[in-house]
Amino acid sequence: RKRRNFSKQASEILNEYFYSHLSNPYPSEEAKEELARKCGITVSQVSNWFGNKRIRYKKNIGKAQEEANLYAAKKAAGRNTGASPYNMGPASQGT
Amino acid sequence: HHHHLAQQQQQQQSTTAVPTYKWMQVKRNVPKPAVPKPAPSLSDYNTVSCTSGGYGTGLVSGTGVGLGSCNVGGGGLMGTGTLGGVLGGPNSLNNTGRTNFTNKQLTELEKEFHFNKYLTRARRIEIASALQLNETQVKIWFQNRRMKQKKRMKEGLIPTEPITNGG
DNA sequence: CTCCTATGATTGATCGGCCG
DNA sequence: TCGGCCGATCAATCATAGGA
Repeated sequence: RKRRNFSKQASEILNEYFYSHLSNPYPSEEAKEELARKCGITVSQVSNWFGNKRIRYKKNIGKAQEEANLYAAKKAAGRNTGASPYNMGPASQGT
Repeated sequence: HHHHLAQQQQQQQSTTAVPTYKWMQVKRNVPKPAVPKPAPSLSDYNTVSCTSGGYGTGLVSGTGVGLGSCNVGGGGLMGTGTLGGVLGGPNSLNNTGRTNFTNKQLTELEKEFHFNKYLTRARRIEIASALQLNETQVKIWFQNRRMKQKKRMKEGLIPTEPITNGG
Protein backbone atom coordinates (compact mmCIF):
# COMPACT_ATOMS: atom_id res chain seq x y z
CA ARG A 1 0.00 0.00 0.00
CA LYS A 2 1.42 3.34 -0.95
CA ARG A 3 0.63 6.42 0.99
CA ARG A 4 0.10 9.59 -0.99
CA ASN A 5 0.83 13.01 0.40
CA PHE A 6 -2.03 15.40 0.06
CA SER A 7 -1.86 17.91 -2.73
CA LYS A 8 -0.25 21.23 -2.06
CA GLN A 9 -3.61 22.84 -2.33
CA ALA A 10 -5.16 20.49 0.20
CA SER A 11 -2.35 21.04 2.68
CA GLU A 12 -2.78 24.73 2.19
CA ILE A 13 -6.47 24.64 2.97
CA LEU A 14 -5.92 22.51 6.02
CA ASN A 15 -3.14 24.71 7.30
CA GLU A 16 -5.16 27.80 6.71
CA TYR A 17 -7.95 26.44 8.81
CA PHE A 18 -5.62 25.17 11.49
CA TYR A 19 -3.80 28.43 11.99
CA SER A 20 -6.93 30.48 11.60
CA HIS A 21 -8.35 28.53 14.52
CA LEU A 22 -5.20 28.00 16.47
CA SER A 23 -7.10 28.89 19.60
CA ASN A 24 -9.27 25.87 19.06
CA PRO A 25 -8.21 23.70 16.11
CA TYR A 26 -11.02 21.22 16.57
CA PRO A 27 -13.24 21.42 13.51
CA SER A 28 -16.74 20.13 13.94
CA GLU A 29 -17.93 17.17 11.95
CA GLU A 30 -19.59 19.57 9.63
CA ALA A 31 -16.44 21.59 9.16
CA LYS A 32 -14.50 18.42 8.57
CA GLU A 33 -16.86 17.43 5.81
CA GLU A 34 -16.45 20.80 4.21
CA LEU A 35 -12.68 20.63 4.45
CA ALA A 36 -12.69 17.12 3.11
CA ARG A 37 -14.69 18.21 0.12
CA LYS A 38 -12.48 21.15 -0.61
CA CYS A 39 -9.33 19.11 -0.16
CA GLY A 40 -10.56 16.15 -2.09
CA ILE A 41 -9.94 13.77 0.79
CA THR A 42 -12.09 11.86 3.22
CA VAL A 43 -13.37 13.09 6.55
CA SER A 44 -11.20 10.54 8.30
CA GLN A 45 -8.19 11.91 6.57
CA VAL A 46 -9.11 15.35 7.74
CA SER A 47 -9.41 14.03 11.27
CA ASN A 48 -6.06 12.32 10.97
CA TRP A 49 -4.50 15.45 9.63
CA PHE A 50 -5.74 17.59 12.50
CA GLY A 51 -4.82 14.95 15.01
CA ASN A 52 -1.30 14.76 13.71
CA LYS A 53 -1.09 18.49 13.33
CA ARG A 54 -2.11 19.20 16.89
CA ILE A 55 0.21 16.67 18.39
CA ARG A 56 3.12 17.69 16.26
CA TYR A 57 2.49 21.32 16.86
CA LYS A 58 2.67 20.75 20.58
CA LYS A 59 5.89 18.87 20.17
CA ASN A 60 7.35 21.87 18.46
CA ILE A 61 6.06 24.64 20.65
CA GLY A 62 8.90 27.10 20.80
CA LYS A 63 10.53 26.02 17.59
CA ALA A 64 9.24 26.89 14.18
CA GLN A 65 5.54 26.59 14.75
CA GLU A 66 5.35 30.18 15.70
CA GLU A 67 6.84 30.97 12.39
CA ALA A 68 4.27 28.90 10.61
CA ASN A 69 1.62 30.72 12.55
CA LEU A 70 2.91 33.93 11.16
CA TYR A 71 2.60 32.53 7.69
CA ALA A 72 -1.04 31.67 7.95
CA ALA A 73 -1.98 34.63 10.06
CA LYS A 74 -0.91 37.02 7.37
CA LYS A 75 -2.51 34.99 4.69
CA ALA A 76 -5.82 34.75 6.42
CA ALA A 77 -5.84 38.45 7.06
CA GLY A 78 -5.33 39.32 3.44
CA ARG A 79 -7.77 36.87 1.94
CA ASN A 80 -10.58 37.45 4.31
CA THR A 81 -11.49 40.60 2.41
CA GLY A 82 -14.48 39.05 0.70
CA ALA A 83 -15.18 35.36 0.78
CA SER A 84 -13.28 33.83 3.64
CA PRO A 85 -12.58 30.11 3.34
CA TYR A 86 -13.10 29.71 7.05
CA ASN A 87 -16.80 30.22 7.15
CA MET A 88 -17.38 26.86 8.69
CA GLY A 89 -18.32 26.62 12.32
CA PRO A 90 -15.21 25.56 14.22
CA ALA A 91 -16.44 23.71 17.25
CA SER A 92 -18.67 25.52 19.65
CA GLN A 93 -16.58 28.60 19.38
CA GLY A 94 -17.84 31.79 20.81
CA THR A 95 -21.42 32.16 21.91
CA HIS B 1 -16.77 20.03 22.17
CA HIS B 2 -15.78 18.38 25.37
CA HIS B 3 -12.65 18.76 27.44
CA HIS B 4 -11.31 21.43 25.16
CA LEU B 5 -11.94 25.06 25.90
CA ALA B 6 -10.83 27.79 23.58
CA GLN B 7 -9.59 29.68 26.54
CA GLN B 8 -6.79 32.04 25.81
CA GLN B 9 -3.99 32.06 28.27
CA GLN B 10 -2.20 35.08 26.99
CA GLN B 11 -2.65 37.30 23.99
CA GLN B 12 0.62 38.59 22.69
CA GLN B 13 0.56 41.38 20.15
CA SER B 14 3.85 40.45 18.60
CA THR B 15 3.32 38.26 15.58
CA THR B 16 6.41 36.20 16.30
CA ALA B 17 5.12 35.11 19.67
CA VAL B 18 2.20 32.75 19.55
CA PRO B 19 -0.10 32.53 22.55
CA THR B 20 -0.31 29.29 24.40
CA TYR B 21 -3.80 27.88 24.32
CA LYS B 22 -5.31 25.31 26.56
CA TRP B 23 -5.36 22.56 23.99
CA MET B 24 -1.61 22.92 23.66
CA GLN B 25 -1.20 22.13 27.33
CA VAL B 26 -3.62 19.26 27.46
CA LYS B 27 -1.76 16.29 28.80
CA ARG B 28 -3.35 12.93 28.95
CA ASN B 29 -2.93 10.42 31.66
CA VAL B 30 -0.33 8.53 29.74
CA PRO B 31 -0.22 4.87 30.75
CA LYS B 32 2.52 3.57 32.91
CA PRO B 33 5.81 3.56 30.98
CA ALA B 34 6.48 -0.05 31.77
CA VAL B 35 7.96 -1.14 35.05
CA PRO B 36 11.72 -0.61 35.03
CA LYS B 37 12.35 -3.47 37.36
CA PRO B 38 15.38 -5.51 36.35
CA ALA B 39 15.24 -7.30 39.66
CA PRO B 40 11.62 -8.14 40.35
CA SER B 41 11.21 -9.35 43.86
CA LEU B 42 9.17 -12.48 44.22
CA SER B 43 7.41 -11.12 47.22
CA ASP B 44 7.31 -7.40 47.54
CA TYR B 45 5.83 -6.64 44.14
CA ASN B 46 3.09 -4.68 45.74
CA THR B 47 5.02 -1.41 45.55
CA VAL B 48 3.61 -0.15 42.29
CA SER B 49 5.06 3.24 41.64
CA CYS B 50 2.36 5.15 39.86
CA THR B 51 2.95 8.57 38.47
CA SER B 52 0.22 10.12 40.50
CA GLY B 53 -0.08 13.86 40.29
CA GLY B 54 2.97 15.96 39.73
CA TYR B 55 1.98 17.21 36.31
CA GLY B 56 2.57 20.73 37.55
CA THR B 57 1.29 23.10 34.90
CA GLY B 58 -0.04 20.22 32.85
CA LEU B 59 -3.75 20.38 32.33
CA VAL B 60 -4.64 16.82 33.07
CA SER B 61 -8.25 16.43 32.20
CA GLY B 62 -8.59 13.78 34.83
CA THR B 63 -10.59 14.64 37.88
CA GLY B 64 -8.39 14.70 40.91
CA VAL B 65 -5.60 12.69 39.42
CA GLY B 66 -4.18 10.20 41.78
CA LEU B 67 -5.83 6.87 41.34
CA GLY B 68 -6.45 6.68 37.65
CA SER B 69 -2.78 7.09 36.88
CA CYS B 70 -2.10 3.42 36.75
CA ASN B 71 -4.18 1.33 34.46
CA VAL B 72 -2.80 -1.69 36.20
CA GLY B 73 -3.18 -2.90 39.71
CA GLY B 74 -6.39 -1.00 39.80
CA GLY B 75 -9.42 -2.66 41.19
CA GLY B 76 -12.91 -3.76 40.41
CA LEU B 77 -12.81 -4.70 36.75
CA MET B 78 -9.36 -6.08 36.38
CA GLY B 79 -9.04 -8.59 39.10
CA THR B 80 -6.28 -10.93 38.04
CA GLY B 81 -5.51 -9.34 34.73
CA THR B 82 -2.93 -6.73 35.67
CA LEU B 83 -2.20 -5.04 32.41
CA GLY B 84 1.35 -4.23 33.29
CA GLY B 85 1.83 -7.76 34.43
CA VAL B 86 3.44 -6.73 37.66
CA LEU B 87 4.31 -10.33 38.14
CA GLY B 88 6.35 -10.37 34.98
CA GLY B 89 3.39 -11.05 32.79
CA PRO B 90 3.90 -12.39 29.26
CA ASN B 91 2.41 -9.25 27.82
CA SER B 92 4.50 -7.11 25.50
CA LEU B 93 4.36 -3.79 27.23
CA ASN B 94 6.14 -1.08 25.39
CA ASN B 95 8.50 1.47 26.81
CA THR B 96 5.61 3.87 26.70
CA GLY B 97 3.16 1.61 28.43
CA ARG B 98 1.40 0.72 25.24
CA THR B 99 0.55 -2.93 25.05
CA ASN B 100 1.74 -4.76 22.02
CA PHE B 101 -0.95 -7.26 21.22
CA THR B 102 0.46 -10.44 19.80
CA ASN B 103 -0.78 -11.86 16.56
CA LYS B 104 -2.42 -14.66 18.45
CA GLN B 105 -4.25 -12.32 20.74
CA LEU B 106 -5.46 -10.21 17.85
CA THR B 107 -6.57 -13.27 15.97
CA GLU B 108 -8.57 -14.54 18.87
CA LEU B 109 -10.11 -11.17 19.49
CA GLU B 110 -11.06 -10.77 15.88
CA LYS B 111 -12.57 -14.19 15.81
CA GLU B 112 -14.68 -13.33 18.79
CA PHE B 113 -15.63 -10.07 17.23
CA HIS B 114 -17.04 -11.86 14.24
CA PHE B 115 -19.01 -14.04 16.56
CA ASN B 116 -20.53 -11.12 18.38
CA LYS B 117 -19.73 -7.45 18.41
CA TYR B 118 -20.59 -7.09 22.06
CA LEU B 119 -19.21 -9.01 24.95
CA THR B 120 -20.85 -10.14 28.11
CA ARG B 121 -19.14 -10.03 31.44
CA ALA B 122 -18.65 -13.75 31.44
CA ARG B 123 -17.40 -13.87 27.89
CA ARG B 124 -14.97 -11.09 28.56
CA ILE B 125 -13.51 -12.87 31.50
CA GLU B 126 -13.05 -16.00 29.46
CA ILE B 127 -11.29 -14.22 26.65
CA ALA B 128 -9.17 -12.15 28.94
CA SER B 129 -8.07 -15.23 30.74
CA ALA B 130 -7.49 -17.21 27.58
CA LEU B 131 -5.41 -14.45 26.04
CA GLN B 132 -3.82 -13.44 29.29
CA LEU B 133 -5.11 -9.95 28.92
CA ASN B 134 -6.81 -7.59 31.24
CA GLU B 135 -10.55 -7.51 31.19
CA THR B 136 -10.19 -3.85 30.45
CA GLN B 137 -7.89 -4.64 27.60
CA VAL B 138 -10.47 -6.87 26.02
CA LYS B 139 -13.22 -4.39 26.63
CA ILE B 140 -11.28 -1.55 25.10
CA TRP B 141 -10.25 -3.67 22.17
CA PHE B 142 -13.86 -4.42 21.33
CA GLN B 143 -14.71 -0.81 21.81
CA ASN B 144 -12.10 0.30 19.35
CA ARG B 145 -13.02 -2.50 17.05
CA ARG B 146 -16.60 -1.43 16.82
CA MET B 147 -15.60 2.10 16.08
CA LYS B 148 -13.22 0.92 13.46
CA GLN B 149 -15.80 -1.10 11.65
CA LYS B 150 -18.16 1.79 11.82
CA LYS B 151 -15.56 3.97 10.18
CA ARG B 152 -15.00 1.43 7.48
CA MET B 153 -18.69 1.27 6.77
CA LYS B 154 -18.72 5.01 6.40
CA GLU B 155 -15.90 5.12 3.92
CA GLY B 156 -15.99 2.01 1.87
CA LEU B 157 -18.98 0.18 3.19
CA ILE B 158 -16.67 -2.76 3.53
CA PRO B 159 -16.56 -4.32 7.01
CA THR B 160 -13.30 -6.06 7.79
CA GLU B 161 -10.42 -6.17 5.37
CA PRO B 162 -9.41 -2.75 4.07
CA ILE B 163 -9.09 -4.01 0.51
CA THR B 164 -6.94 -1.68 -1.54
CA ASN B 165 -8.72 -0.66 -4.64
CA GLY B 166 -6.75 -1.17 -7.81
CA GLY B 167 -7.48 2.18 -9.22
C1' DC C 1 21.68 5.25 -3.95
C1' DT C 2 21.90 6.63 1.09
C1' DC C 3 20.63 9.23 5.25
C1' DC C 4 17.32 12.05 7.55
C1' DT C 5 13.12 14.45 8.05
C1' DA C 6 8.15 15.29 7.04
C1' DT C 7 3.78 13.19 6.92
C1' DG C 8 -0.35 10.05 6.61
C1' DA C 9 -2.32 6.04 8.86
C1' DT C 10 -2.90 2.85 12.60
C1' DT C 11 -4.13 1.69 17.32
C1' DG C 12 -3.99 0.89 22.49
C1' DA C 13 -5.56 3.74 25.84
C1' DT C 14 -7.87 8.23 27.93
C1' DC C 15 -11.69 11.87 28.50
C1' DG C 16 -16.22 13.48 29.08
C1' DG C 17 -21.07 12.63 28.28
C1' DC C 18 -25.04 9.59 28.32
C1' DC C 19 -27.90 5.62 29.71
C1' DG C 20 -29.86 1.76 32.33
C1' DT D 1 -23.98 5.64 42.24
C1' DC D 2 -21.57 2.45 39.03
C1' DG D 3 -20.25 0.02 34.81
C1' DG D 4 -20.40 -0.07 29.79
C1' DC D 5 -20.67 2.24 25.42
C1' DC D 6 -20.00 6.05 22.10
C1' DG D 7 -17.50 9.66 19.76
C1' DA D 8 -13.45 12.20 19.69
C1' DT D 9 -8.88 12.52 20.80
C1' DC D 10 -4.31 11.54 22.45
C1' DA D 11 0.27 9.75 21.96
C1' DA D 12 3.50 6.59 20.26
C1' DT D 13 4.78 4.15 16.24
C1' DC D 14 4.93 2.21 11.55
C1' DA D 15 6.02 2.74 6.68
C1' DT D 16 6.62 5.60 2.99
C1' DA D 17 7.40 9.95 0.36
C1' DG D 18 10.53 13.70 -0.43
C1' DG D 19 14.82 16.43 -0.05
C1' DA D 20 20.05 16.99 0.35
